[in-house]
Amino acid sequence: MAFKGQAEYSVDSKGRVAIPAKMRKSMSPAANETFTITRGFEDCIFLYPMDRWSSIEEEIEELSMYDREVRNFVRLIMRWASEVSLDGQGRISIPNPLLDFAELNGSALILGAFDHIEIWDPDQFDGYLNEQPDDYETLAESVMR
Amino acid sequence: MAFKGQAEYSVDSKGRVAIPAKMRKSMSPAANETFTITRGFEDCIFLYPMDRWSSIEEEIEELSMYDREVRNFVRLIMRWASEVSLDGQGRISIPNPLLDFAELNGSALILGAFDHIEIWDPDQFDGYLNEQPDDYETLAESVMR
DNA sequence: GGACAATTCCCCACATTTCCCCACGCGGCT
DNA sequence: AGCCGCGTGGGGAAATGTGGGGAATTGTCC
Repeated sequence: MAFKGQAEYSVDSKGRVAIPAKMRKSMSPAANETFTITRGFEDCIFLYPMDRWSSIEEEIEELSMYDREVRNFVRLIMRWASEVSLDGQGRISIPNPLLDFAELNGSALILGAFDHIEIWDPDQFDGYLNEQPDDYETLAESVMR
Repeated sequence: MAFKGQAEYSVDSKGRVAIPAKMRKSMSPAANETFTITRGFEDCIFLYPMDRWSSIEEEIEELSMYDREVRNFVRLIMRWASEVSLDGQGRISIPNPLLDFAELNGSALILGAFDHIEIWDPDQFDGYLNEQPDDYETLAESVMR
C-alpha cells in the first residue's frame, strides 16, 4: 500500500515527530515498525520502511567501491542514514544531523510520497514549490508521457 | 546489515577511537569484533569487519603478482593493513602510521559506508566534500542509473 | 643474557546521552 | 454524552562515550 496524504506536526525538544496514523497503517508488517531515515533529495528527509529499504541496499551492493563516483554517492547516502523505530506513541526520533540538514525547528511537514515518507520544514517546502518552473499539468504531460 | 550513520568522536592520547554502538551492532558475529584497518581511498582510513575482509583477500588472491601494477597495488594496501579488535568499551586503537596518514588529531569523523567504516579527520572530510563537482541529486542520477 | 624503558593491553569509574515508559488533553466517532 | 484513538509532553533507568591507572608484553641497550 502506498503512502498518501500530508500533515503538519510538531517536532518536540527531543527531536521526535509523530507519523500520521494512516501512514503507519499502510506499512507492511514485514517492516516491523522500523524505517531507515536518511537525507532526501532537495532539502528534505526520506523515510523508507525497512522492507523497501532492503531492496535499495541490494541495488547499492551491486555497485563497485573502486569507482570514485560510487564512493562519493555511498558516502553521501549512508552518512545520513540510520534505523529508527516507532515508539509506543507512533513517533520516531530524528537524529540531530538530519534535524540540522533539513533545518527543522518546531514543526514538520510529513508527506506521503508513494514508496517513502518525506519530512520537510514547512518554509523550505514553500520555497521549493515556488522554485519549480513547471505547473502540475505540464509536469504530468512530460512525466506520464 | 550495512554500516550507516556518522559520528564525531574524540581520539584520545593513546590513539583510541570509539566505534558507534549502532555500527557495532550491525556487524556479523562472524567478524568476532575484529576489523582489518588499512589505508582508504581519499585520505581516510578503512575499517573492514573480518568476514568482509576475507572476501577482499580472495579478490587479491586472483591477481597476478607478475603484473607490475598488481605488485604496486598490493604493496600499498597491505603495507598499511593490520588487525584491530574492539576493547571492552567498544573502541579500537589506530596504529600510529595510519594516524599520521589520515592526519588525525583530537577528533575523528566516523562514517558508515555500507560494507566498511571510514575514519576521517573532520577538516579533511570538509575539504573532500568541497572538491566534489557534482551534488547529491546529480550523483544519484548517474550512479543509480 | 639480563635489566631497564617504553609501549601495549585490559580493567575500572564517571558523566552524558539515549531510550522506554507513563500521563495528559484534544477531537472525532458511536 | 461518553468512549476511544491520536498527537504532545515529560521523567527515570539503562546504555554509551570518555578518561585514566596498573599489569603484562615488547624491544633496546648495556
